[in-house]
Amino acid sequence: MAKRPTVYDVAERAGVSIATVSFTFRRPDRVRNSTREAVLAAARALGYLPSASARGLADGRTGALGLYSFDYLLDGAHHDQAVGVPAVDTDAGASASHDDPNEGFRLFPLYVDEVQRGVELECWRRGYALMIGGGSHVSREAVVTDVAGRVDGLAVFPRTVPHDVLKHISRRIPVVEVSEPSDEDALSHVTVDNFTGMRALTEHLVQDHGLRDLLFIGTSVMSDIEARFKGFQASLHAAGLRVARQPLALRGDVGNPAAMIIGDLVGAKTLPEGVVCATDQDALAIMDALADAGIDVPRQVAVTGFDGIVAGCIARPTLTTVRQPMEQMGRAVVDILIKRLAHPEDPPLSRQLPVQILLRESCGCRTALAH
Amino acid sequence: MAKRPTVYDVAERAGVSIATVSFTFRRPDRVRNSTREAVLAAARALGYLPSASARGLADGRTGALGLYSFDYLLDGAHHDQAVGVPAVDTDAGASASHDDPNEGFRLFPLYVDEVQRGVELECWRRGYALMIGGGSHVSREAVVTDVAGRVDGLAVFPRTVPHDVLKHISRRIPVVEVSEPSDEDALSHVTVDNFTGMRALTEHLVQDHGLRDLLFIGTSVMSDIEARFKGFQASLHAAGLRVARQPLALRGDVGNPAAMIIGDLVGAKTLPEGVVCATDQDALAIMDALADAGIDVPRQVAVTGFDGIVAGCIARPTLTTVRQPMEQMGRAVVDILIKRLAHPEDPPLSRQLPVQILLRESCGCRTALAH
DNA sequence: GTGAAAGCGCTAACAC
DNA sequence: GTGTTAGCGCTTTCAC
Repeated sequence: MAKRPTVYDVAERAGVSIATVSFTFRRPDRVRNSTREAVLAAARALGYLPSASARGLADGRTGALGLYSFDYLLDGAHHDQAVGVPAVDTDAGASASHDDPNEGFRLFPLYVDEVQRGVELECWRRGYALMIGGGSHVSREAVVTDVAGRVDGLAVFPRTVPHDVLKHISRRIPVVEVSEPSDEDALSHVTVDNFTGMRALTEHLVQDHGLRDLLFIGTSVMSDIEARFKGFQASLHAAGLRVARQPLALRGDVGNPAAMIIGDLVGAKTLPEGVVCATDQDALAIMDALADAGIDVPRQVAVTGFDGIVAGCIARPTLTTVRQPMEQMGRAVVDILIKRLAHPEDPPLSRQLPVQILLRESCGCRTALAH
Repeated sequence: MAKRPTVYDVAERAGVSIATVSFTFRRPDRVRNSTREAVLAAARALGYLPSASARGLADGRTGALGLYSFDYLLDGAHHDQAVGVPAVDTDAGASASHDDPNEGFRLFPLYVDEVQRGVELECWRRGYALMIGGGSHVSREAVVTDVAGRVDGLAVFPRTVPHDVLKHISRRIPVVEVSEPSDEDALSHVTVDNFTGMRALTEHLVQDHGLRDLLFIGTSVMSDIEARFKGFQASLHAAGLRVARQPLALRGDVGNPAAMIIGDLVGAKTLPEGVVCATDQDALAIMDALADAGIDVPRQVAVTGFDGIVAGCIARPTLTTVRQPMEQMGRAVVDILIKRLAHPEDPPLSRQLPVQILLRESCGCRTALAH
């Protein structure tokens, strides 16, 4: 690759000044037709490609937004090998001719995937490019800082970036976090009404199914999960029922945390009437563990999730859950970022989107149909 | 957002020169410990965020790779509402509390999604950020050029970018196309052995199932699809059988192209013994149409696909197909890009990955199991 | 180990 | 309509 041609080369070849070259690309109407043609021809002949770095440096904006994602699979969280999907044959048939590494294979889009998709679509619609940074644990901070340096605004998932780093970044560019506003973090947020969603779901179990002995199971200590627990709690308190809660260990800590929990409950003969999980992935893992233990869902135990990922409607029984409008959330993230870009001095913006209760088989609402 | 602090501000505050600030971040070992501490402290205090634009301009590389993707849903191609998945309830249960726009909702990852995932993972692993450009038809060219200007190397899906634009871009940065090398396009390519894969699959239908009357159905005119057709053809020729082919109209042209084809075949009583489709998405659409027409797959007609997307193993009957190692392909794309970055003067690199024949229910290999 | 200075390629006043 | 010019923030020799 020879030296990349620059505006200077193009200008020289077209017999104009560099300003005219610049105008040709950025304000074509300010340039006489014939001049423009000449410039474009020269650019074509030379193989000129405008440098985004130079432009970004010159005009102070990059025209890109950033998303700091991360890989659940590499990241200690659960993944969909753990989901309660009926024996899906990813494996080869009789005459499989080659190995299928299947490494990191993600059968269904997870929460992050669907949000990311919304971010992508909205970025493109609004004329922004999207820079996606990610990777595993190692030097998270360096990576996210790097991404932040390349973009006009940054979206992050909760608990993926140390809070002080986020604070640091948000001093220079707008940052929006896809989570319930935690404390006074002065960040913009996009989230759903976790509390109300979970309260409504729990009420359904209590009022419509007459369940009285419910257990909340959840992995992490994010504000969203906390809000869901509070919703669960509120509902049970209102009904005068006992609130039980059990943490779910992170993958990697032990062999199969869901199985251990279920094993313990069965062993102690303290299996609740219903297990209310903080996320769909937790719920699917629990359903798997229950199936392994020979316990029927929903007849012996009802199970519910939260998120509304695809795997939940593929699982058998299908998973009753609270659906977050993930793609819309991704779009809202971009919308906020762009709004804040236009008014940098305004206070952070937050948006809460509605959820939708999906009553399916795992709570006993629909009978499982053979199909 | 106040003026972003620069190396100058940090240098001043730390009482050093801008060179030292730069070294502190890029070659920490060249800086005395105490100096480094002072610089970092100043940076922290100021909220300093290095500008990737400036760095990119100064050292001639961006540290990012680009992927030009595009949205099938918006783009005239088929999507998964057309897939033969057994009544999956995305819809709300009894007490749905809100609307679910579900706009653009993608139930399963498609071919592009899985390749993209591989690209993402490998980029991160290798320390590159990933710039994803995309969007619909409008000004495809401008968008891809824009993305190209921001990155050190670019990956594109076939037929998404006009060939001359690609050629133009590839004069300046390495470009790899995720497809069979078309002609002498002097681009790098990552692909699979479409010909052999399809020939093997067709042979299976002919030899193991004794089918003699096979119809090839496929949408577009990409080199990959052509290679698949040739494989189909070769296999039938070898067996002395007649080769039949039928194009599948693009979504949007007519109501439901698959249904029309099937309708015609049924009407003319010329339904073949097997339909060999160019892609899984085509195959799933055909299976849907067959189901609607009351035709049993595989008993009355065998159907096969190509790609190995997830939807194919969720569909009933499950889809016999040729699986491309999509994630690996994405990784290979990045690998090639990085190799070419290291040796810009080398000729384009191409890599062909193996496929895997997946014999499932739709060709009659496994009996459909109720589950 | 640290500093001075020369660009990197482009944009946007401002002059003509 | 077009040209001149002064930066944008950083990297990187090359001196010291």
